[in-house]
Amino acid sequence: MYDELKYWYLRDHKLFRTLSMSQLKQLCMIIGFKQAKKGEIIYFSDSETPRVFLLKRGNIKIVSVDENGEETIKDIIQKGDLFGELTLEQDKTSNEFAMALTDEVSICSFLLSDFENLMLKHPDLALSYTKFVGLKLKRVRNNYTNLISKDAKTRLKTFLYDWATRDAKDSETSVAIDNYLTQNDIAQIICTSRPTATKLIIELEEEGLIQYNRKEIVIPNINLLK
Amino acid sequence: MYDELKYWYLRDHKLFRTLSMSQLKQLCMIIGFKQAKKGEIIYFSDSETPRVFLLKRGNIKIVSVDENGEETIKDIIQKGDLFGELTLEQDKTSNEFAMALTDEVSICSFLLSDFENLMLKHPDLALSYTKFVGLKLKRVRNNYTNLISKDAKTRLKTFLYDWATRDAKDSETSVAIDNYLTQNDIAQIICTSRPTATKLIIELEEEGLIQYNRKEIVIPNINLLK
DNA sequence: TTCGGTTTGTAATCAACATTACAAAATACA
DNA sequence: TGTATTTTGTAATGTTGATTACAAACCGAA
Repeated sequence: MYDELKYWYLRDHKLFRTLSMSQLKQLCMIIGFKQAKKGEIIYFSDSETPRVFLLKRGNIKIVSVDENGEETIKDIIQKGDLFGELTLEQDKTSNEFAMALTDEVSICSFLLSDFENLMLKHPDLALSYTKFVGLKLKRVRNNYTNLISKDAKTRLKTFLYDWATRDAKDSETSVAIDNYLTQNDIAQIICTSRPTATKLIIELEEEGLIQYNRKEIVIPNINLLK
Repeated sequence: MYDELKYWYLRDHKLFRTLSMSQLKQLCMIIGFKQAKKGEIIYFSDSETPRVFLLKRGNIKIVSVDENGEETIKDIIQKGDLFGELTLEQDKTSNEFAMALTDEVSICSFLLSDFENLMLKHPDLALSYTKFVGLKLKRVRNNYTNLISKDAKTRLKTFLYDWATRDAKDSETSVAIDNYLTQNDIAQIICTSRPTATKLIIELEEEGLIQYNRKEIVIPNINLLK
């Protein structure tokens, strides 16, 4: 793979905007690259070499497996998002993996240690990265608050709203989302059971807030969801 | 307040260990300082000058207020912990404040902008700080997972276990925690109602796992809580 | 030491949602 | 094209814990 292409993937990521061309080339040397298809498992948290990944194309889910083998979705990663050992410390206790939700998933990665060294050389990158992790923190806290104080239906609406505003091309009130999730996925994300999720989705359809099918979700007026 | 004393407060914080004496003195110039008593409100998130705080003594709680005026405890801050605008971005939407839980609370603070500049000059500080925020992220994620998959009693036990191991002086199996929380506080932390929290505390007492009163909580064998 | 506010103990009722189970529909695939 | 597998729809039952309400205990301050 040409260096040219490699650093192109980073070039248009906001996190790396502060780096100059030459600095970017330096990062390119430590980059890895990988392609995957729907259903494929991309990474395990217990890998020997801790990495940070950047999703360039497609969508993936981060699934965590507990002692009893129960799986919960921890995160949905969209194009342009980072995942992996974001906290810069390998966590031996957590057991999670990433799975491609769409075909044509492409990711690149760098070793944790290399990334750390780069940040030591470029404090502004470190600062940007901290803000990025801070944003993640804010999001998780937000989910946490929702889980405490909102019922399942509100959580579903909030989730759909967030999904629509994040995934959609433009910022119109009417949005069609490319639906790469099953109702089971959605149930896990909003922390409810699958039958409840199904019931609620049908309710939202009856209320005219969404048109749902396996391929796409049409939201006539995004503002009605919030 | 003497500079001497001021940087002493930072000197023994792990985050600032990487800084040299002269660098510490530099940070001292931007430090603020404040004392408070139990029940006092220390900071609001909507302050004009965003700050990062360091709790040197005592305990405080971070309370978030939602649209309906409902209060939820977001965090319990212990001695040596940082709080405030940890994400390095001021969040206008969140409405939260910090309240002293014990007498003799003392905190110091620095302006967000000054802290950022310092990190730009000292990349190793920036890296340490990033890891610190990462740790916060890990904790919140952990709470989230508990809330999803464990029942209220398990959450109470886990909370007591964490509290004991974090607050206790030594690492013995038998621990007496200085109880600066009401049952209402505890209820909010483990995300349940106050009556339920009371019921569960009594249950744990009957099971001999804890001895509870308003002053202290005695845990004969900490390992039985997990 | 007495009074008022706060914290804790307890019980009755109720709601949201989990669980389980199974059928129908859609999709993958051989 | 037919069959297996996954996903979705639906209903019956059960359970955790919220809510409400009130009394008892405790604590701080006058």
